[in-house]
Amino acid sequence: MEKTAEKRLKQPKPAKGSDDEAKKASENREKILSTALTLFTERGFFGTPTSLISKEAGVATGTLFFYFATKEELIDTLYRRIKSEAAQAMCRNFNTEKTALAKLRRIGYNAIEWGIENPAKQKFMEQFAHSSFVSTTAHEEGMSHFLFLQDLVRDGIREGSIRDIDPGLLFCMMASSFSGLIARAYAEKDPSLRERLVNEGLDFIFNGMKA
Amino acid sequence: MEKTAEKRLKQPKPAKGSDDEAKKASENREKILSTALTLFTERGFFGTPTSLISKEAGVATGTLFFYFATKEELIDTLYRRIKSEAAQAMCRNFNTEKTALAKLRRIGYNAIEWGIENPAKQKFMEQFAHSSFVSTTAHEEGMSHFLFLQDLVRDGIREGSIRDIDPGLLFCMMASSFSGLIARAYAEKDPSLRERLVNEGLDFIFNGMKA
Amino acid sequence: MEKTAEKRLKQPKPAKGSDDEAKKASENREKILSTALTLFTERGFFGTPTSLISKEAGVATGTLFFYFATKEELIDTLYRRIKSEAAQAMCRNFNTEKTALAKLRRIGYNAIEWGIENPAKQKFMEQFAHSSFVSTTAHEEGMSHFLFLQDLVRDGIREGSIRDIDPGLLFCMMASSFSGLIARAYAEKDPSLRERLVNEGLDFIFNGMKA
Amino acid sequence: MEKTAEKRLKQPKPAKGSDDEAKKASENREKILSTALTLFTERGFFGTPTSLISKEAGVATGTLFFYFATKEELIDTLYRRIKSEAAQAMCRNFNTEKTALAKLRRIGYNAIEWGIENPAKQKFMEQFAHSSFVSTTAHEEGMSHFLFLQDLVRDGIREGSIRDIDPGLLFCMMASSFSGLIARAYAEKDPSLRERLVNEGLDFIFNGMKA
DNA sequence: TATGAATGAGGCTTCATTCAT
DNA sequence: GATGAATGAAGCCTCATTCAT
Repeated sequence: MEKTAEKRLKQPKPAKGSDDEAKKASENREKILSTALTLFTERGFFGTPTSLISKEAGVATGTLFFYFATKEELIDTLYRRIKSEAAQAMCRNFNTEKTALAKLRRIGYNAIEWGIENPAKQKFMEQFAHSSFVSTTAHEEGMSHFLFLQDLVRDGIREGSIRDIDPGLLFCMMASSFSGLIARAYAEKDPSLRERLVNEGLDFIFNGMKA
Repeated sequence: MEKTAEKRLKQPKPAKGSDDEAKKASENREKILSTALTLFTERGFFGTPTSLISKEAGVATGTLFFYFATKEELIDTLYRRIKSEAAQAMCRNFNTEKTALAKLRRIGYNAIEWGIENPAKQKFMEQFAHSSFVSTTAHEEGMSHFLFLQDLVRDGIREGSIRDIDPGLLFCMMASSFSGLIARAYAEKDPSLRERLVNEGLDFIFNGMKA
Repeated sequence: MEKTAEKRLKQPKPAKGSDDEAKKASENREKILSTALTLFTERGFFGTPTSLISKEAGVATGTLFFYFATKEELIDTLYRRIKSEAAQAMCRNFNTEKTALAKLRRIGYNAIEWGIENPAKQKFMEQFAHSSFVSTTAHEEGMSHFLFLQDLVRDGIREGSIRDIDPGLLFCMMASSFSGLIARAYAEKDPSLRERLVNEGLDFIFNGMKA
Repeated sequence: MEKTAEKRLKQPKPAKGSDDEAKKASENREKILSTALTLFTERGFFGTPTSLISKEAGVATGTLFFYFATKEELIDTLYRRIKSEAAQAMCRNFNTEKTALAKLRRIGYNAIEWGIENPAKQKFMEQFAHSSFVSTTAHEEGMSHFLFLQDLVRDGIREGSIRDIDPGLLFCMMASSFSGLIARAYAEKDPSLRERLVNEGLDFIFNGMKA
């Protein structure tokens, strides 16, 4: 009985009874998470007092700690979630493409699109990519979603569609180029110009990659 | 007053007394700056108490505040210095090159070399590139050293040596690619392999840029 | 309201519904009290959050406050109960003895036996004997069970069986000696050695008391 | 140089320069210690916020933590000091006595006198004798001052001046009797009556101990 | 110039208690 | 009766900064 009571504590409630209950139960939790996302990206981890998060989220200070035992646990949860969401968005039907190069380009396109549409999450990911506030396990979990990309690069090299250079380097530069591209494209508010920038950027990157 | 303190930096003190005094006086200031560089990159701005900086630098807490009115002024000074040093290193005889593309490649090579040889400074620059701890004026001053690069890109396009795409985009992606390249190359400790990585990376970038 | 809750304790609920209900209703109350006893002795009053008590007792946080309006009321109830139980145990057929000295010795023996057999309660009594967490009225109520001892000491002096010294002093020293004796005897796990210790201790005390 | 600076930090200052400096430097430290002593005995450890200690001591909150890294370190320091002071007071020329019994009685007398004259310290010692707020090492250090008493008891038994019972028990009961005696004697404000109580109490205890 | 004791606002977290279900 | 999410005051501790020496 104790165990049961304990487990219930921190789970998003398994929808016992009506959906309304479950939804309402985690409403505060979600408010806290989304507020934290905004504030962390705007002001950094140490620059954002938990008191500010709870105030902006419209809950009491204690409520934040009811859902997240520590500030670290809050940012960790956020990190895992966003990494996972990004990975999922990135993979949207990339497997319909034939070559590894085409697959990568599709993935890149997806990533950029998602980054532009979710600027706060994008900034969050960049900001905390190597941060020590995020636990090692969360970093590893986040990383795991992206490991297949390295394989894809290797496949491309084997296929001959991708230039034969150090796959780690390629991956590293591709990733950082995407960051730069997203930053620049996001600054451009006109949709068609932005679309053009994205394509130019992808050309730039994949020109460099072609065998 | 801030300005005064700062100016002292590069003027080895007019005369007044002996040179020894001046040298000795600046010694503590330099110890503080170099300690702060290490600690800020390792632990971030808020993660580094001024008391830790002064302890590690081997001076009293009051001494730090004698040289730098606030913690912000300390990081600002560091930022200006490092940006300026990086810019200078980057430009090492780039003008001997003929085309804009070649100049850029030379600059890129210099930048990467400096980044690998000064990892703390490199990390510091990346970490605080968009940070709000650094004053706007310091950011602008830092930026100013690099504006000529945009012009160089434009020149290259005009010349026909560089692909005709949005110069801002090109600049952005080039810069971020360099970051990725430095990160990867720094991880490689063998000098000749590292050299090869750097060249492969530059090829990657400049293949994408070529007209 | 406090009083009402308290009275419920010893009155197994008049009628109203079945006995089962009453029994079940009190079950949680008892679980809370016994859990609190253990935790308070192990960790002190402030060291024991009510949330821990309710968790270990296997009830919800709200349930504790249904039975005890405040944390103070909980410890107060515990205190009254234990004091009363101790007093009762102490008095087990002491009146069969003839002299005041013999009565006191019997009482002492009972007290020590009870203390050894109920270590948590014994510790609780010592810990909160002068504590401000327990209300003054509870302290007075607790004290009242033991006042007759002072009279017994006085009787003994009058009878000539007890040495003529300040009764308050005698009482005080007797009580504290018992504490010391219980502590030492409890540490001895072998029953017969323990019995010997108890008797040696009683001899020590009553040698000093004899006229 | 760093090391030097570090060591200086928490030491009571080795009287470098004039005595005035040293005295003044630790004035706040002493105020904090004596205030904490009073408050801890009156309200317990958890019942005494550090903010109250600093307020009553007339210093800022930060000052307390400048001298004592944690609340635990504060109580630990207090504990060590008081235990050591008590031990010293207790031993005042006890060696002029001949038999172990006489030595113990002299020690007892000293202890009681000190306890009456330093009621706060006496209460503190009793209250935190087995407390978990005080570190194990401090407990051990405190205990070490009193170990010779057990030997003295054993000597007395060997000599034949002390009754042959479990030395641990004797020690335990003696110690707790002293507590009771001090408590009772302290309540008596008239000096000559108090003196009489003390002697009666000692008679009580040492009557019980005599062979 | 250099020191380091002193300050106090502010940060993270705990916990007794309430209340709608 | 029972639940557990929600509250917010209060606790411990940190740290940028000041100032007398």
